[in-house]
This record gives sequence, C-alpha cells and structure tokens, in this order.
Amino acid sequence: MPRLATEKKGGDLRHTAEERRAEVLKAAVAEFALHGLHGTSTEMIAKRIGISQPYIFRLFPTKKELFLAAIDQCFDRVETAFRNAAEESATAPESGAHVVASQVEARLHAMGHAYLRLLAKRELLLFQMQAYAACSDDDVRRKVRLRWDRLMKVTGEISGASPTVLTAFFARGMLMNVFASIRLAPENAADKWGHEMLGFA
Amino acid sequence: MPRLATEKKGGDLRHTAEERRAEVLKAAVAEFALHGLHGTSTEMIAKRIGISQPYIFRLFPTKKELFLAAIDQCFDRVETAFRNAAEESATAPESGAHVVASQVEARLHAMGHAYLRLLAKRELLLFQMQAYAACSDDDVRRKVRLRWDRLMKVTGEISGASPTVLTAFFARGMLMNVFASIRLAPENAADKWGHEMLGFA
DNA sequence: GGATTTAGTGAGTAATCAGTAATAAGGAGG
DNA sequence: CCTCCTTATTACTGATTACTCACTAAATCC
Repeated sequence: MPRLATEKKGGDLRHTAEERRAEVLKAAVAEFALHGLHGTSTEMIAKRIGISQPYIFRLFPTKKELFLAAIDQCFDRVETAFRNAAEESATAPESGAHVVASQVEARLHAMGHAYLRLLAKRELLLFQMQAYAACSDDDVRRKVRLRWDRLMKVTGEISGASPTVLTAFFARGMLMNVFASIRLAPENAADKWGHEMLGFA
Repeated sequence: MPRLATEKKGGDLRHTAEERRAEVLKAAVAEFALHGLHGTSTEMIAKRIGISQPYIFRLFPTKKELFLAAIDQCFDRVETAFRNAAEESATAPESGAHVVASQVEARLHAMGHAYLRLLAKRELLLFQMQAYAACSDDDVRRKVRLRWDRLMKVTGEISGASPTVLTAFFARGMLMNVFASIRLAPENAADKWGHEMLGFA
C-alpha cells in the first residue's frame, strides 16, 4: 500500500480544521484573483498549499461557497485598512505648516494611501475584479453589493467626507483597479491621489 | 444568380462566412459579458444564434481568439460613440465666439452622456469587466492595454481635456462599470455626471 | 450539366471538472 | 497496548469542455 511521507517529520504536521480553512481561503483568494471563479479549479487551490483536492470539500461545501468566503475576506481587509488609516491619521497630525483645513482631507488622504499600500500586493485588487466579473451569479452579486454598500457607509462615517467626495474617492479606486489589472503604470493616477482628488472638495 | 432551394424549409438560408463571423462575434460578446472567458462555453454561443458548436471553430481558430476579437469590437464601439458625441457637440455650437474651456466642457459632457447611453445596454459594460478580469492571460492583457491606451489618447485629442480632467472622466466611468455590475442604482454617480465631474475642471 | 468550392453538421475524443465514498493515519486519553 | 475522534488521502464518477474529423449539401464556375 502507498506509504505516506512519514519521513518528513519536519513539515508534515497536522493542522486544526480552522487553520486549514484559513490556509485554503488564502490560497483561494490568490488563485481566484488570477483566473476567476470559473477559471480556477479546486485542484489549483489544493496544489498551492499541498493538500489533496477533495479535502477542500470537507472544509467548504462547494466551490462557490469558497468564492463567497473569499469575497468576505477581501472586503474585510479593505475595511480594516481604512479603519486603521483613519485612526493613524487621527493620532499623527500632519507635518503641515499650514493649518489643517479639515480632518476630512487628512483622513481621506491617509485612506487613499492605505488603499495604495493594500494594492501593492496586486492579489487583493485582482480578486476584486473577479468578484465584480462573477456578478451575473445572483449569490455573488448579493454578497458583493452587501459588502460594497457597507464599505461605502463605513468609509463615509469614519472619514466624514461628503457623498460627492466619497464618490470621487471610490471612482479613483476603481480606476486604479483597472490600471493594475492591465499593468498600466500607476503614475497616471495613483501618486496624485490626494492632491487631484481632494483639490476640488 | 443564386437559385433558391427547391425545398425551402423555414429559414434555412446560407450566409457568407463574413456574415456568420459577425453574428458569432455579437453572440460571443453577449455571452462572454455574462459569464466571462472561462464561464462561457462555445456551445452557449452557438446556441444563441442557432448554429452548430463546431462551426465556431471554422470561423475562429480558438475560443481565446474569439474573445480577443470581442475585445476589439467592444472598444471600437466606445471609441465610435465618443467620436460621434464630440462631433454632435461641435455641430451644436453655443455661439461663434466662445472661450475654449467651455467647448472642452461641452465635449466631455456630451461624451459622458454618450457613454451613459452605451451603458444603458449593460452588455458592453459587463464585457469590459470580463476583459479586465481575464487580464492574467498575457494575450488578453496586451490587447486590453493597447486598446485602453488608444482610447485615452483619442479621448484626450477629440475632447481637448487636460490629463487631470481626463483621468477623473475615466475614473467615473470605471465606477459606473462596477455599479452596473452589482446593479447599484446609477443615481449614486451617473446622473450627476456632468455637474460633479466637470464642476472642478 | 458536371466539377469545384464553400457553408455547415453529427459524431466523437481526450482531458478536465466539481463533488462523493471509503478508508487510512495521527494524536489524545485511557 | 486499545479506543475514538479528527485530519487527510486515494479512488472514483458523471458531466462538461474545447476542439477534430468525416461527411453532406448548397452555391459558383465553366
């Protein structure tokens, strides 16, 4: 009978189901980000973390459920980044000699740069695009809409920005998503985030 | 002179290969828009126009080539709409002696509304998202980047808008794409297109 | 009217897919 | 040692996939 690699005592540890779940989720985000819901096979995800493909179905009931969980994780990360940025911006007054016109600007500015930092790893951003693309599926669309509404609401609350400014903020973010997808240099839109976008507020 | 078939049954007409190609391309855009490159089977496309699935491969060498052709068609339509809008805006002069700035505004305004009209049929827009999502494929990414660069260049030329305004213009467009994907009411961003977006130009 | 080209199909293939069933094996506690 | 639960695998399946091949029928040419 096939003997397992018991010789590898070093890296052949057993994990708890929760640990594995997290591992699978992380791998799923990475693979889905590249190839989308339909372009990613469960085997690709399994291979990425070195487990057997059927074991995924013990941790997640279906591939779609895994995708939905990945959506939640993705939005969670953005939300957390925004909250942290807003907090940091509150504790660290800008080095500006001029009087801060409004804390709103500072917070949005910090959040914009936080988003940029998140996007440095393109994975999160690419997954976002895949989530939007998969929205012809009703379950996916419901989930994405829910999280998008929540993100806009939360961002508005913690930044205090007006709907107009907020819309421009997210619009810029979406453009950056597209630019990153096609690997267009972000200089075209990114590094002027604060100035151009808030210049008309 | 082409003789009619003695047994004319229903719509059993033969088309030229070029006609069929156009038909397939149109059906492909519609199906790809909904389910993406990997989520769309060639059978779905074939069924939509009532031809056999293998015949698609006589008209297009591979599914991916068909997808690439669809990308070209999609960008062509946007480009044409922008050009027409700019021309219409030019033929409706406010007055002979007016400042250039207002002409830029009028053109961009017209182009924004032209984009809105294009987007009324969600298909084109959804396909755009699918194209971005499929950009982990190098051939797809190359094609999308090429067409995107060209669209920005052309739009800049025919509108005369500054890079800053142009960036905001496209950013708004991308946000609308996302909103349409998740079926968020466009009131949040669309109907104020001209006012908010050009208000700071 | 016969020959040639062109439009189009039905049948099939090898590969891959998501998901299931049975079972092995690690580890904790007795 | 043995028992029991959880972690994990191998082996498998029915469905679907992109794409091919052999072939028929319609239009065009001479």
